[in-house]
Order: sequence, then C-alpha cells, then structure tokens
Amino acid sequence: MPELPEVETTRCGIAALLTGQKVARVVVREWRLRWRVSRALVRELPGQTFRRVARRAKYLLLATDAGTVILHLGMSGSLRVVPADTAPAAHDHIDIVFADGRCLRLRDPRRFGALLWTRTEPQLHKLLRALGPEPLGTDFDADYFYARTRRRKVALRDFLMNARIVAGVGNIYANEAAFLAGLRPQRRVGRLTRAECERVVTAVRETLQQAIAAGGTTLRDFQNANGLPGYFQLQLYVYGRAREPCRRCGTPIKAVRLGQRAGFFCPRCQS
DNA sequence: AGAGGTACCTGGCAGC
DNA sequence: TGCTGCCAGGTACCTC
Repeated sequence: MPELPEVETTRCGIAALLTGQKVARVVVREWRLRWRVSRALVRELPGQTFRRVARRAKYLLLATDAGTVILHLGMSGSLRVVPADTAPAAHDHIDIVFADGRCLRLRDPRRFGALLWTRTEPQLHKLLRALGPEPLGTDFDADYFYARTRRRKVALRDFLMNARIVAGVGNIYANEAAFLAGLRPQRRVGRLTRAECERVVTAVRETLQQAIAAGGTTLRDFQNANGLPGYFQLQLYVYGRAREPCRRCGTPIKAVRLGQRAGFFCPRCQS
C-alpha cells in the first residue's frame, strides 16, 4: 500500500507522538515479516528514548541514542499509537510499548514489511546505501534524470519505480506522474528528450506533493497514524481507472500490462 | 550493466 | 454459498 506519500503521512502522524518517548518493552506477536524481526532491536531498544522520526524513501527511521529502528510498511503495513492495553486485532504483529502506557503498533497483513535495527548511521545500512535521490530533494533534477535515462530501454513507469534511480515512487504515483508529464508509461526512457525528462521530474514532484497534502492514497486499507484514510484516490487521473473517462478530456483510460503490473494512461493526453 | 522474472504473504474480488 | 484463480500499494535477489 504505502508509497512515499503514505509513509510521509505516517511519519507526520507519529513524529510528535514518538519523539521524547522512552521505550519500556517491545512485544513481538509475529517475528516473520519480510525478514525476521531484529532480535537485537528487541534486546536493545527498551530503555532508549526516541529522538526523532525521519524518512528515507519508504523507510521510516526512528532514531535513539543507541541506534535506529528501520521500519518498512511493505505493501500492507500501517502504524498507530494506541494504549498498550488495547486488544490487538488480527495482523497487529508488533508493539513498541512506551513508558507512558501507550504503544506504537504495527499492523501488516501481508507481512512484506520490515523491522530492523542498526547501531550505525542508518544511511550506511545495506538497504539504504544504494537508494537514489529523494524525489522531493534537490538532487532529483532534470540534469540527473536525463543523464540516467540515456541508453536505457526500460519503460518510464518501471524506471520511475526503480529505487536506485529515484526513491519512494511506486506503481500508483509512477502512473500518475507519467500522466501529468503527458507521456505514456510504456515509453522507453532512453528516447525521452531533455525537455520530456524535465516534465517528468516536475510531474513526479507535483504528484507526490499533492498526494502528501491529501494525506496519501487509500485504495483498500491504508490508514494514517490516527486510523484515518487518505484522500488522494479521489484525485487520481489514471491509476485504477481503466475504461473510465479521462478527467481532462473524457477519453476512456487504458490499461496496459507492463511486466507483472498494470499501467494506466489516457491515449489522448499522453504520447 | 541492464533487463526480466521470481519469491515472499494475505485478503479481496470476479467468475463459475 | 463456496470454490478457484487472479490481482494488489514493494523490493531483494536471481539468471540471462
């Protein structure tokens, strides 16, 4: 579920609630996430105080003096802060219990998420080291994007979903950004002109900013830290809208198979 | 180096 | 109603 805007929405929701909280204990009801939940985390996090909550790509970074919790929501994860004695529902796998009696609760039905622990600078962690620039940061610009696309044959949609190129863009926003840029998701990036690359960069930033402002996209079950859905699905131009009229021109939106995942575009607005 | 496929897992839905 | 097959927001890892 969560792409960058949903993770950012979650980060905003939990940052104030977490910062300054001392951890009393960690309750693990299910160890088997994407990777086994870090035993070192369960051992070393109690007694620590959360100093800040940052984000890199789709990873949440919960920093303490002893180390950093690296948390990924996978496809179906969500976080809430609730009283620690609240009965856990199905798929509520982890509680990080605070000294004040509340806890940060991770729910993740598909268990594609991750809960890891690093004692060093999190950016050096294997999972974060090779990530491309943040799409909303200054490193992601037309020069960079144009240079990286040269001699590449992959479809624009897949290129945007490549975390080594740009971090945090998933299928929804890759398709939406392609629409805003006026380019079909199946376009081979190596043939994009410099001007088209500039449009893509602008479109990616625009799409993500709008989505963050709307609290993310809730297709099925995404909820923010307060248990509320996002609203960006109401503004989607193409994603999941096959055969529905384009919001710009009324032409039916088309779905294409790109690799293993669906792509969506307006045959009139995108070339 | 790059492209493409596979694997991990559960739940919802369409179709029969 | 109940079964089956397909699809899903991610991404590391494998092979070619």
